[in-house]
Amino acid sequence: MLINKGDTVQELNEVFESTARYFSVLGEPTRLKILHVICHEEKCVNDIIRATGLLQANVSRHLGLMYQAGLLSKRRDGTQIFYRVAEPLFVELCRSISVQFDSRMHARKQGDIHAFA
Amino acid sequence: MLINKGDTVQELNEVFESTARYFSVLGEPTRLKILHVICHEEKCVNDIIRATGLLQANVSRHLGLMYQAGLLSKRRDGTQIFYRVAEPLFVELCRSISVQFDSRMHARKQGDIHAFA
DNA sequence: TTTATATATTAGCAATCAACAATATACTTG
DNA sequence: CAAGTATATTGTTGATTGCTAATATATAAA
Repeated sequence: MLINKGDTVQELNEVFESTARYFSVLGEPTRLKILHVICHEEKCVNDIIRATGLLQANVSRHLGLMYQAGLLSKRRDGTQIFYRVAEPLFVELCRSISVQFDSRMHARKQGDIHAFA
Repeated sequence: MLINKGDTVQELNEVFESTARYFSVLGEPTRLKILHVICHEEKCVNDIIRATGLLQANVSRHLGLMYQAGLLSKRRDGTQIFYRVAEPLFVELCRSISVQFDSRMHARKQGDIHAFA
């Protein structure tokens, strides 16, 4: 709990708000599923739709949300738009937690699930 | 996207669900505020109420939620119940993201805010 | 056992959000 | 420009959840 002298309570609250917003983005299974698909290479929306089996509107909305949050970047090529992870840190966080979950819940199983490895 | 052979789609979905649940717990400013208070030393509920200015019912509910999620552990001493962080990993994640936020948003300022440092 | 303090739980309300369906926009090709 | 494909947006609905107030439980002390 090391707070610098210049920090006001309000600034601290802003940090909590912003940090929570980032975690919230990662707090939906559907978005993790999408992240899982594009965590190593960029994909166009249609690829993601096929890989996940989600409805187009949902994929588009979740991609837009993660893009606005700064997790993803995008690039247009013709009619297709390719998304990729802009902040590897977040994939790293996913990996940390999912690995933690694996080791807790599936400690006895032979192979762990590496969703973001 | 390294998936072991034994992994089924359902197992993967369970990982997404569980991981998202963890992130969701961290995805509320109020809970981060509480975590901030107890991230270095255990505190009783009343301490947390005073430190945060939150209503007692909310503090109790958020503590219970984080406890059930496995983030916190608790210990009774008389009428008081002391909570502490059970999984330092999660505080580490909070630190990672809040530091990242600081460096992005307050890059020009002299002192950063270290909410979980 | 009665009273006081500490903590937990419940009920009601308002706000948020994901899913779905339908529609709109953007780019490409003919 | 018209038609087709890729992606985005909007409106609606149902479910979830945080907040508040009120009530309940648990422990300690008298």
